[in-house]
Amino acid sequence: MGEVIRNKKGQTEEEFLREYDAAKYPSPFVTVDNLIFTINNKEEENYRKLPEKELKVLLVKRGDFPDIGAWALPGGFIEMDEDLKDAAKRELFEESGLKSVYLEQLESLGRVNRDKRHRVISVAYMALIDSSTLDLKAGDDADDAKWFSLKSELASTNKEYTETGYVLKRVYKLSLKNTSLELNPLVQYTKTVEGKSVDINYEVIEKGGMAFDHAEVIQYGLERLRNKVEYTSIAFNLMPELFTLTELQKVYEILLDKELLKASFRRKINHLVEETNNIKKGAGHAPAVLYRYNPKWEDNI
Amino acid sequence: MGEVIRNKKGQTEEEFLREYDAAKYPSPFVTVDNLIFTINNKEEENYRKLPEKELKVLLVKRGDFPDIGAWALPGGFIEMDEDLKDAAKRELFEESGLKSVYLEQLESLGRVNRDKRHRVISVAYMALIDSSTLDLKAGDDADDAKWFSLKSELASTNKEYTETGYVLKRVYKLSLKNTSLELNPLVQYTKTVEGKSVDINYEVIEKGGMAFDHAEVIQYGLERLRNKVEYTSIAFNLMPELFTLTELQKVYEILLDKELLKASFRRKINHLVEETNNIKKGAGHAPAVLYRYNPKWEDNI
DNA sequence: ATAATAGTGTCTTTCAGACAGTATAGT
DNA sequence: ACTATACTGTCTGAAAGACACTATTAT
Repeated sequence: MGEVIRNKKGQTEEEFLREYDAAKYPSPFVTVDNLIFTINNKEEENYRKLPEKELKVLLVKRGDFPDIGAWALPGGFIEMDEDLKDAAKRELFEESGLKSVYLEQLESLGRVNRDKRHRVISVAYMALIDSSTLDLKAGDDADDAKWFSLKSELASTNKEYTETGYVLKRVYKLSLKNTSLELNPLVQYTKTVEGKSVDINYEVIEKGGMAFDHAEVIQYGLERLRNKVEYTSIAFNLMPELFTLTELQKVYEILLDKELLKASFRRKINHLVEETNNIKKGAGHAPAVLYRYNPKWEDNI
Repeated sequence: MGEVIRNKKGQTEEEFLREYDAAKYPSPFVTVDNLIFTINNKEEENYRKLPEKELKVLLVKRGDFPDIGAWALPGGFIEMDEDLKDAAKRELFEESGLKSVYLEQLESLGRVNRDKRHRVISVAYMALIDSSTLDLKAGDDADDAKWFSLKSELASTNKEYTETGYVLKRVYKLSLKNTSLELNPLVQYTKTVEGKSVDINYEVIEKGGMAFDHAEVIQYGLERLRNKVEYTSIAFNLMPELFTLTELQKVYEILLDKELLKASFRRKINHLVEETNNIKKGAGHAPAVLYRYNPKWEDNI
């Protein structure tokens, strides 16, 4: 088929591309930002008690304008010759030194004035890492990158009925704590139902020491993580290679923010794990069998 | 607090922004693309039988390079002064004439060479519309925008175990049919599990008449829609104001791609709907009560 | 009368919730 | 011995699956 395809201007593809001048059009910057979660143990004074766990997020302190001094999700501009996901991986590696972790795209943020420098579209990724693979203290020493414990609580709810639907607003107060400081951004979730139209929107209404609209990403990611815990095996990405079932349960409890019954929890996750020959001893009480994640359960074909 | 904050170069924010030259940095283009779903009735010859339903997607024929002549999701470049979601709404309105529909961000695509002209990041949105609000034939007349019925079937599956995990590949064959043509792209889903790392990837391995990587968006969006049908009330966005429970069930069946039992379906969705005084008659069999969506059930505070 | 759907009743099965009870270490 | 956890057994209740049955209409 020696026939050459031409467009309406009579150009071949080669001619078209040669004449295409990308510089003519203004374009936004694109960044990737990583929401990095991990779960680690709090210190425990009572030798018998199991340590409590807490959810942590990695933040970096901005060293320049805009939002100088505020805390942001680690991230940066994408390179022109690197895939979007590779950019997220690169940034993740630069911050945490880790290469093979769970990484999932969350959402893209694109409000016009979210960055004072220029129009910036930010693609947010969520990473889950097992705290046993990294030294949390390392982040603590550095001046600019720290792990913060994360809690989100509902601060207010308001629902107003309109003629054809309603407007629901929820305000979440985030609490990000470090040894020396606490950030308390407020994020508002708005759901507008008007007849057949449903609009869902997250918006930072008080930055509380956080940069840009990153508090919104944290709240959104936290909700996504919570949802996925219930119907996927995502939580295992936060676990070490070997773990006891009680440790696993505590991780679920932190994520779901509620207590679970031991017997039914074990029944439910039974098919996701496999017993090992190892046993965890020396805790001042009965020893526990160590399990590992069983990837064979899923994707059966 | 008359104190002025300065960065390491001694600049104030004002000075910093004045000196910031966005033109110095190369940057990608950003587009939005809409995956627009609707469900409509097929013609039925037997006056007694209920019409079958089918899932449809709106595609436009590309009139210029690259991929001239191929079918693409409707979309376009974002304006520099419009929010990302507003861009999606604008494009949606330009194509369908509809303003208030369900619109949800799906994912952002950012492979380096996905567009021959320039580096392009595309933010995909999924829109759900009720086919009774639009004239499907209108799209049929126009040369460049048409509704295609959509089916996706698993064409092959392959799972290979490695030392520390496995690689799972599934190939989906999409079937997009119009009165006069059929597109059959192949999309490959790859899940790579290596120890603690899980990587999920969608990739178009045969474009089959579709432009860019848009077949990937269709497969991804379809899976998202299917998932959400099971645990949200998203399906009502595809329904008209009034509907019978059997019609609703057929929509669920199309989306979930399996038959449901009438009695248990009705029990399950009972709290999502409210009965009206209207009745659907004239169908050659017993009349049916018309229901409407009951938004009050959810978000109870 | 008939074909096709509308709508309900109920038995079975499955699974989560609840809670008690036994076992086992380290100090 | 005591405390805190490990782990299992079993009752209960809620909800999904399965299926049968009656009612209703336009032709």
